[in-house]
Amino acid sequence: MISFYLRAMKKQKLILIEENTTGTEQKIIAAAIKIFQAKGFAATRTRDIAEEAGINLALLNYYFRSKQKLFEIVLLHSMGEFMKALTLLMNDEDTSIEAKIAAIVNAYHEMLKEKPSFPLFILNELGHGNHTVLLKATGLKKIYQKSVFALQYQAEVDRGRFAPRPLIWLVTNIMSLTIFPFMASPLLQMLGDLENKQYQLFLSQRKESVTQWILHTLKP
Amino acid sequence: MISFYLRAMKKQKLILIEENTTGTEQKIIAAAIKIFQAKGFAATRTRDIAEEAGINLALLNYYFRSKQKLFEIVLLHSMGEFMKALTLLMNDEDTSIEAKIAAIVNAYHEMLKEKPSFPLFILNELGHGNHTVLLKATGLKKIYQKSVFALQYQAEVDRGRFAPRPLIWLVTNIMSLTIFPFMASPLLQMLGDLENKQYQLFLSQRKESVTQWILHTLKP
DNA sequence: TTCAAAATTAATCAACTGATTAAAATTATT
DNA sequence: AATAATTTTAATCAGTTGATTAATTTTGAA
Repeated sequence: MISFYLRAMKKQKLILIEENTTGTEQKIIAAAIKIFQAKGFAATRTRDIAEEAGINLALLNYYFRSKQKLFEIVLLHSMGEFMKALTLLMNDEDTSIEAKIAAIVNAYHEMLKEKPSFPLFILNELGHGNHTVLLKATGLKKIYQKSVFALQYQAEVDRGRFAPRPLIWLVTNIMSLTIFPFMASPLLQMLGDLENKQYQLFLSQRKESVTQWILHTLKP
Repeated sequence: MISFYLRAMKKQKLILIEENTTGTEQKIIAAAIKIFQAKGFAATRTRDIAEEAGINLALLNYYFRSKQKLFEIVLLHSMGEFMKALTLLMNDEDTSIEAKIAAIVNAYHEMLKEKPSFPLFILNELGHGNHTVLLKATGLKKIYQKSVFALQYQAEVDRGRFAPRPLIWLVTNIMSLTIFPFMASPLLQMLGDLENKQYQLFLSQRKESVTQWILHTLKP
């Protein structure tokens, strides 16, 4: 099988992996996701990834040519997985926008319980390196602007049930109220004098209220 | 003048700088704040700090012994400055809790306009390295738990005007709604198709609503 | 002024790290 | 089986980076 690097060169652009990859490539990617997300780009050593994947360091460069290239694949992969669930929810034709908001809050909560360090990883790398290009590549913007969710929102605004504000107001509040408490858990745990278990419980209980609070921000 | 490093050794613990430091020390600290906050600990090179401060690299180690030590001083210093304003606001005897919330939202907003990368810097380093110890050293917990703000909150809860929930619920919402939009600006700007200027305007307009939304979350 | 302490610099070290190379092992193709 | 292609490894390189050293300049006290 032709190596990932060569395949990528042929097609002249990076491609999503998933299928068509050897076990070794996947092992490296899995290890890279784990370590990059935990430590960030700068603090990650390729040797750590190699060790985590149980392979020789040179193999990493053989498949991915450089740390940077591997990182970009990890970033794209992470973003893709992250958006898959959201895209589905936002384009459900059969649910009201209120139900969608509740579903999105819930989906974020479940995802963040599994990968609490994910948003910090994304925002950090987005702020430092200029990976913004990559974000555009994921088509995130169109997915959200052309979604059923966006159309339903505009319909409610036109009907006067929601305050006449751009969709970004709502998106900002959803993300703020759901994502931040996970990102700031070290700080908030200390302030609230809560152990991990207790903090998880707090977040769970809070989740029930969050959707209501968000809906309230929509009132005219 | 005896060097900072020696002074620190004598007192057996890190001390706040501000006064009693030479111009060189302050130049180094100022440069360190700038670069550490922009790039994070791992991605920062001591040479960058030295250049930014306009001094020889060896001077950095002469005054602060190591990159790690310098970083801890920067972290403490940053947190201290960050809390000073908040502490004052939270302990004002003459204002209602509603007014305090509005003032805090406003203070965060002004601070984050100046230093948008600050929260990402703090949360990132808090998540990675185990600087949590440092946070405790700042006395952040006590400042917030024993504040007039906390007492007023409890009084309103006792009176039944606020829902009977721990203070951390309120603090989480204040921070989420005010801080996150600054942290996630690259992402949100792209989603909302907003230039820097437009995004700043959005945040300003939004600020007016945030306090109201927070107050609503308090209702029983 | 004198001289010891403190501040500053140039040069350099040693460890780390991303990447490469050349050889060996494995797999696939004929 | 033969051999060409692919995968994997050990060894190593070259650049970076935090830190140190030894010498020089500046400062401050007597």
